[in-house]
Amino acid sequence: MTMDISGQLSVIKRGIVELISEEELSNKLKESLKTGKPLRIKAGFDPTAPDIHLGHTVLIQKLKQLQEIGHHVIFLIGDFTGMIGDPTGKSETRKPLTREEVLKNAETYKKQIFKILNPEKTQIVFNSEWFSNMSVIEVVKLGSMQTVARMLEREDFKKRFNNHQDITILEFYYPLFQAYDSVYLKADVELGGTDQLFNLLMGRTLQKKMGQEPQVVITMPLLEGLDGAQKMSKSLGNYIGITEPPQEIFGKIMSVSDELMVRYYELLSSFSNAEFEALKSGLKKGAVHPKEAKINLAKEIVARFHGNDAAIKASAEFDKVFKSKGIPEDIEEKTLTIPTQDIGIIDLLKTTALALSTSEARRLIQQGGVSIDGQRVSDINHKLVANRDYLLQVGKRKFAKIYIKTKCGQE
RNA sequence: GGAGGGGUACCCGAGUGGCCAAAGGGGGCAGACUGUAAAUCUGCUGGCGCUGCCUACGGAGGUUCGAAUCCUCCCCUCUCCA
Repeated sequence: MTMDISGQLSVIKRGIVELISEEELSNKLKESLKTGKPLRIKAGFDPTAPDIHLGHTVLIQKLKQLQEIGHHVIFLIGDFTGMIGDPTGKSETRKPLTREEVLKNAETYKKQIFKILNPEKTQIVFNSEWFSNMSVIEVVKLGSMQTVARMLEREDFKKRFNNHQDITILEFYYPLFQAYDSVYLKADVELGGTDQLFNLLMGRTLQKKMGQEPQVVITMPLLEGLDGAQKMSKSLGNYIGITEPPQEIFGKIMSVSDELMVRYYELLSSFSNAEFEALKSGLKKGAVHPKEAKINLAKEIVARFHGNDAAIKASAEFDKVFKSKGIPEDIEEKTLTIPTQDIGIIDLLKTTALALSTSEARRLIQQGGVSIDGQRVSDINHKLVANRDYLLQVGKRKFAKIYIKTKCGQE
């Protein structure tokens, strides 16, 4: 750890939303420099979603930067808090995860985050370690640490309260549990998304009440999901997982609106501030083609998780399928055995899962979304004879090569 | 404990006896166009043996020729009072 304080501060501050407070951070850095003890950087993650997506990587990338300047990263997996229920919105009780599931998810996490973080310098902890042995009295005492009025200051709670939506006591406990994590871990800094601000601040409050120096709070911008409106999350289905196949990541980035692309550049690309500004003004002036910019972004991100070759290949495939309306290289191939000499197109779509129901298959055909060997099918009673293969396309993106075999006597 | 409001399809939300498989919006899907799985426009969006049938409006019963709509009980939730 040789970087001076102002150098560290500028690394830390880049791209963040809020820092509470810079003065405290600078003092902590000073102290750390003096004693040679790295700062303890905490960030918490939900154990039920081990599929890390690009939204998470905004935060993880910041952790990496902190790690690179010599600090100690504590990657907290909220297995206990995640086990007892879901704090966001509808009171849908979560199935408790078994020990095995938690460990399995943790492994998945490790595999994924270590594409970014340095495993040598990362400590992974589970909060069940301290919560599962907590006594009722301690839990109740935790509840005495904060008032309902303070709790209702949280935007989400306030809104739901005013809209006459339910809020359970359990949800009130969440911020307290999370705050206690910081106490237990003696966190110097906690990172979270902007939506976590309240919980992060609760950590400070609780630390103070329990006689610790309060943690510094850093919030990172929330990455909007593919819809461009809501934050990227698995439950909303608007995410890009970092373990998804290259073609999928590439395609999803290409499907993002031009407007959202700029945002993705801001939060995900390795562009420096200057490069980013140049891109923005280039787009505005028409000097940069949005499609080209999007391709470059998609390539960069695919390369980050799958390597350069995969990125180049994904890009070529994309052009082939969507620009020249060709067919992709790796099409799923299936053999279908049927008892008769031929099969109706609807049945075929259903058995190959290209359509989920008869009605959907009908609709697709009626809307002109189905083609066989490049020929659009318009008859819902169209039959395909056995003992040859067919190239099926449904919509723009779904392809399958099907060999139909008959079990029936004469060949 | 008392009084009142509310629970409608993936989501939001209209509908208060037949014209309701249920307005409208969002999302999703398909088509056209294009610079892409951008934007825009159009259509579709419960299931099935598909000009018809079955299932569906918190749950269970009931009234009626006919119920998302009326009645009874129950469950959930919000507000006000205590």
